[in-house]
Amino acid sequence: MRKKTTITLKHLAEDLNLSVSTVSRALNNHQDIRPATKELVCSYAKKMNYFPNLFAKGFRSQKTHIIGLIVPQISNYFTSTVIEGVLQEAEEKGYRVIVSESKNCPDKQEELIQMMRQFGVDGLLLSLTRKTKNVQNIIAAAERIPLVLLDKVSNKIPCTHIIINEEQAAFEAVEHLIHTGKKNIAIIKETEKSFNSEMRYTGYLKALKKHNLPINEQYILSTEDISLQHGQRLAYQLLSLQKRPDAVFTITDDCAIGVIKTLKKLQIKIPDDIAVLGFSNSLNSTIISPKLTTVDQPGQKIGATSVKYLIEEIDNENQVISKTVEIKTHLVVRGSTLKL
Amino acid sequence: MRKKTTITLKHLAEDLNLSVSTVSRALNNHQDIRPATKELVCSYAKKMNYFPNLFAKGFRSQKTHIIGLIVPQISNYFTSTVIEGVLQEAEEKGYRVIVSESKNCPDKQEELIQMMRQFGVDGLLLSLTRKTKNVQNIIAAAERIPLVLLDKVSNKIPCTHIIINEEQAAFEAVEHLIHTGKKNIAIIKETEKSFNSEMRYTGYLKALKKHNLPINEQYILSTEDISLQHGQRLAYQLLSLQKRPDAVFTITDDCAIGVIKTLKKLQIKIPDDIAVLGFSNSLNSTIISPKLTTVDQPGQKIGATSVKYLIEEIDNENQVISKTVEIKTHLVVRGSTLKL
DNA sequence: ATTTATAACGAAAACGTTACCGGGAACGTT
DNA sequence: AACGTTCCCGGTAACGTTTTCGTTATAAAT
Repeated sequence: MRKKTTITLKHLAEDLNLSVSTVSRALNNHQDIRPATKELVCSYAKKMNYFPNLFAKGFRSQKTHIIGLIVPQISNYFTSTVIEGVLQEAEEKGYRVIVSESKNCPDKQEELIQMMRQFGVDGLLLSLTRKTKNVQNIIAAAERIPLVLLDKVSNKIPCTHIIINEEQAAFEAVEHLIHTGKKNIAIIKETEKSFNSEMRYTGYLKALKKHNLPINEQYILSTEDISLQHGQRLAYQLLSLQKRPDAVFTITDDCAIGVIKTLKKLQIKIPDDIAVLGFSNSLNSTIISPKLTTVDQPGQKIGATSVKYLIEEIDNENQVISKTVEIKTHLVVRGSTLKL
Repeated sequence: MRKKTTITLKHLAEDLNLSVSTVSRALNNHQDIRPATKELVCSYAKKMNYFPNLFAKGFRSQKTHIIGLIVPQISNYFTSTVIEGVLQEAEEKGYRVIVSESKNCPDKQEELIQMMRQFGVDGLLLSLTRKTKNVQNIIAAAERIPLVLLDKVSNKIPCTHIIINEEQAAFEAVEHLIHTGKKNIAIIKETEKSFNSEMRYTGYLKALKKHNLPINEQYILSTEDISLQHGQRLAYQLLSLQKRPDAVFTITDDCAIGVIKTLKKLQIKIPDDIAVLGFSNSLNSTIISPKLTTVDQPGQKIGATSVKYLIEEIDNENQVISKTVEIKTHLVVRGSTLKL
C-alpha cells in the first residue's frame, strides 16, 4: 500500500489559521504579506514537507516549465553529449526536458513535434533528420511555439539556429592537411545534401582554392549512409584510381575509421602515403591506431547554448527571434595526419 | 507575434450546441453517448484541430503520464541504448519520459529523485550511481511512487529490478577462455563493490572453481575508475608478475581496450600469449585490433522491459511489486580470445 | 472629526478537464 | 395504467494554484 497524502495549500492554511491565498502569497514572497507571516508560513511548509503541485501550477499559468528535445538518434556519442549540455543548462534554469528520438525518420519527427506541442512544452529544441525535406509543418509549429534548431538545421526554417562553424572547421582541417604537404585531397560526404555535409564540403573547396590546388572530381565521393562500412568500401574505390589521393577527409569519424581500416589492411602507410582526417572527435577516434585527427565538436556547449536561447525566447513572449549562433570548434591533430 | 488561440471543450460545446460534459464523453468514447453524436463531435474536434490540455487532464486525474528516468551518465553507449529502449516502449504506451543524469553523484541523484517526485511523475526508473551508499531516501521514495531499478541496482532496495544475468554472463565468458585452453585468468574489477562488479566477479570465481583452476590473488585486480587508462596501467602490473596470466577478463570494454593497447605496445601476442575479454559490446570493441571478445548487453531490451514493469506497477495502484527480471546476454567471440 | 492612504489579509473566480448525480424521454413489463 | 428500465444528455463540483477584487484595521493627512 502506497502512501498517498499530498499536502496542499489548503492544509497549510487550515493548520495556520490563514487563508489559502495568504499562504500562497507568503510562499511566493509577495509584498502584501508581512515578513513575520512569510517566515511562519515558509517554515511550516518546510516542516510539513510541502511541495506545490506543479501540474496545478502549470495548469493555471499555462507554463509547463518543460522543454522538448527531438534528436535523430541518442546512441550517438556526439548527440549524447549535446543532450548532457541540454539537461545541465535546463536544470540550472529550472526546466525539465522531455527527450525523444526521430530515428532519422521525417514522418516520426513530425509526429513527435505534434506530440510535444499537444503536451504543452514551453519550447522545442530540434535537431533535424538528415532526410528532412518538407519543412512546412515545422515552420507552422514554430509559429505557435518557441523553436530552436541545433546542429542539424535548415536555412529554410526561420528561427534561431545553434550550429558549429562547419565551413570554417572543415576549411582549417583541410588546410592542416595542405600544411603537412598533401596536395591530392579526397573528400567523402553525404549524397543527401544535408546542411552539415554541404557546409563541410564548401570549407573543403575553399581550402583547395585558397592554396591553388586543383579540384579533382574523382576525389569527391558521396555515400548515403556515412558509416564505417562505407568508409571501408570507398577507400577501395579511391585506391583503385590511376592517381591515388594522398589524403582523405571524411565528414564523420566513423567513416574515417573505415578508411583507416582498409588502408591498414592493404599496408598503406598512414599518414605518409595517405593521411586521414575525420570530423567529430568521437570516442572511437582514439581507439583506432593511428589515432585519428579530427574536429572536436563541443556537444555540451551546443546543447547548453540552445537551451539558453530557447529560454530567452520563451521569456520574450510572442517575440519570435531568429538568429544564428556559431559555436567554435578546434582541430585535434593526431597520428592519422601527422607523424610524431 | 505568436498565435495563442487554444481550443477547449467549451468552444466545441458551444459550436455544437452540446454541453461540455457530453463533448468530453464523446471524445473519450463513453458508452452513454450515442454513436451519431460521437461521430459528430470527433469529426468537428478534428476539424478544429482540438487537442486536450494535458495539464488540465493530469491535474484532474493526478496522472501525468510522464515517467522519470535517472541514469548515471548519458554519454555512455550502453546507457544510451537503454534510453532508446525506454523511450520507444514509453511512447508506445502513451508515456513521455523526462531524462536526467546523476553524473555518478549520490547527492545529485537524491536531488533528482526529489525533483521528479515533486514534479509528479507517475513512476521512476533509476539506474544507481556506483557510489550509492545510503539507500534510505530511495527506499522512502519507493514507498510513495512506483520505482523500478535497472542495470545498476541494489539488493537493499525492495522494488522491481531489471538486470542482466551478470553472474551467468561472466561465468560463460570465463568458461569460454578456459575452453580455449587458458588456465591463468586474471580479472580487473571495481574497488567499490558495485552490484555489477561483484556479480561478475562471482561468475568468474564460479567458472574457475568448476574447472578446478586455482584462484590466484595476484590475478585479482581492482580499480576505482574502471577506464581505458587504468586498463593500460593495470596491464603493466599484470605483466610484471613472476608468472604472467594467459588471459585477462575486465568487467568493462573500455578497460579491456586499455589492456589491449598496452599488450600491443609491448608486442605481446593476442590472444596467443594473453587473451583479453571485455563486457558490454560497446562500439569501440570492434574498432580496436584485434577485435574484442565481449558480452553483448541488450540495452534496448533492458530499457523497454523496465518501462513495461513500471507501467504495470503504475496501473496496479498501491500495489508495490518487487521482483527481479534477468535479461539474457550472449557472448560475442572475436579476435581477442580466438584466432580466426 | 472626517477623509485618505496604506498595509495585510480573505473571498472567490478562473484555468480545462472529468466524474458524479440527476433528469427527461422512450420503451418494455406487469 | 402504473411502474421500472434504458438511453442519452446536462448541470455541477472538484482537482490546487494564482490572481483580482474587496475588506478591515491602522496610520496619516486634511
